[in-house]
Amino acid sequence: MPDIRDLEVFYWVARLGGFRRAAERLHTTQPAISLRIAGLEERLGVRLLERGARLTGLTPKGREFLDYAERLLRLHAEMLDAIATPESLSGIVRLGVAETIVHTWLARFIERVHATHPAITLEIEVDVSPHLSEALLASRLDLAFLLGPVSEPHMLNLPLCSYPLSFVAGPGLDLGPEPVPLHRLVRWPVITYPKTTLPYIQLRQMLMQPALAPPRIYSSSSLSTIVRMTLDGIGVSVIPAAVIGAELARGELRLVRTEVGLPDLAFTATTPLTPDSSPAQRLARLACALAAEEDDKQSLLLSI
Amino acid sequence: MPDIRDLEVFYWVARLGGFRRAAERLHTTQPAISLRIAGLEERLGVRLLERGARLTGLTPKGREFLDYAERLLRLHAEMLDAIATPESLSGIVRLGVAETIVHTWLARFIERVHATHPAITLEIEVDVSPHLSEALLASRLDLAFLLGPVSEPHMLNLPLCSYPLSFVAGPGLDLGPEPVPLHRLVRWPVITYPKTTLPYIQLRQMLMQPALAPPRIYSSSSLSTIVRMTLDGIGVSVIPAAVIGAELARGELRLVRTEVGLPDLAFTATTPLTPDSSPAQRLARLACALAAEEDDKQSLLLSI
DNA sequence: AGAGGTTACGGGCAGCGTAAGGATC
DNA sequence: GATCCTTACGCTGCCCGTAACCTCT
Repeated sequence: MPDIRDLEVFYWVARLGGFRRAAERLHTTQPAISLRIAGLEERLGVRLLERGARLTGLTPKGREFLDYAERLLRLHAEMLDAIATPESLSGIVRLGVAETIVHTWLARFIERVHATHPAITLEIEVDVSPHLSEALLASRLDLAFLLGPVSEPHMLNLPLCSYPLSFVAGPGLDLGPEPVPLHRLVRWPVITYPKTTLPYIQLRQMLMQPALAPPRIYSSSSLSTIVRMTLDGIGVSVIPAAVIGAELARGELRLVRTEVGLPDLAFTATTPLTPDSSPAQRLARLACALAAEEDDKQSLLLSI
Repeated sequence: MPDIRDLEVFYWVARLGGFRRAAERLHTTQPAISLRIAGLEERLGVRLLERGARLTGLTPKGREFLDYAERLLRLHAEMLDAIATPESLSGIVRLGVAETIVHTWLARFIERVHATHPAITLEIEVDVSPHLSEALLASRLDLAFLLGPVSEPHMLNLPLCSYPLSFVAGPGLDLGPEPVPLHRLVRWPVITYPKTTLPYIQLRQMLMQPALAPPRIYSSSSLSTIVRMTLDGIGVSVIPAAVIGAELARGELRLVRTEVGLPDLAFTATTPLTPDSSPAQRLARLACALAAEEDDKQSLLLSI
């Protein structure tokens, strides 16, 4: 009598094409997967996986079974979502977070998760969005808050929040009268996110104009470091104002009006669209709600 | 993480309205059911069953859950049916059989079941059709071969086989020239199935005519006994010729042509239409196939 | 040699059956 | 008191993780 767990295991083995990867995805060991598949095949009296020293594919019955497994898992997940109480949702969610979010509302998110889903364990990994995207695709993450949608067939992208990028200067920096024109701006190094990220690329595109002096763009994967460098007067940084609320309030940093604008940083909560009941979907929705609240809070503060 | 077994247990508790009955249906004990339901409710964090010392009904969530459970079980059963090899089908099937079938092809059916589904255990109960029907409705049987369809919402009735009823006489009985008219026939006791059965009722209706002498109808729930009584010249019996092949061949009994006819005995394989994967459905289909074969065999013999 | 899957073994835990304990009619 | 469900307890058996082994590239 194959149970839900068998279906889950089989699904991930089939989808990821290997016992090892499936084991990783399901937070277990490879022998456990091996035994489960063996047991499943024995109980059904049917070979589901084509193998020859390596796993090569599914048998015809295996493909048919995969279809059923997917439908069953989907229905099962739907059921849990409809019936189960939030507190009873359990599991480990591997969450990847872009650093910007860490400096805005991640703490409140974690708190909220613990409050409403005490049985869920978060494994948080902070990294730059391209790495997060990669990790999502490789199934090493269940959920990520990162820049822009990950445009892949079975990825669910929920819009999360959007922060305008600002030019920020420390107290010792004299940029002259505002708005600061581009040619004056590039006299200073510009400090921002790492080379592989969207802001860096967009910024570089904007500054790489023949008429201008070649820009010096410094980057760090650590937002805190960018802030530190800005405070030390090393240059002008390009980051969302949202992450330096405290420094702005204390007057240690200031926003610099310029003649140019950069697109906003749009974050999404992105999670693989799986047929099994990953709590990730729930958390994604929760994050959306929370981000919306935060947004309201900001608007309120600004409107006062 | 509720598994298939939980759904099965919950389904039967809900449907039969009690832990005790569900335990019986699922071949287990009542505490096992109790614990399983408790665990399920705890994991979901939701009360599913309304109880107050006695089980009174389902909560709203329970009703919703029942709907999901039914859909999941149905899909699961469909999957097993599509994927699993016949040999891997296992379980205990409580089979009720009308005696007529015992005397025709039951032995071959049992043999066939053991050959194609060695993991299935049969629990066979021979009784008259009305009792079998009752037992089916009370979920004390998983499958029955009996007279006529059981017309109930979730009963699956598959036509099985049909035997003409014959008047049968022993060697010592002189009925005069054939075809024997009714008024001559009723001089002898007529021996047939018990009072609650269809043949008895139909026979009685036919013989209870004002113009005729009041009929003497003897009955026995044991076909063998009816045959014995017929051999002993106690009277004319009304049974299917199919069950006395041997006696006819040896000339110990003979069919009596009469001026009247009785409807055929039509048997069905009847099984409750459950969403879970009872092997009963499979066996019902198997029985159908076998009965058809037997029918062919008979036709062949007669045509020679 | 390294990656991927299978087999072997020991420990933990879930689920079952037996048996005793309420609660309600 | 009868019926039905719950709780307690000891046991079995399954499943997992560690580790060693096999087999191809």
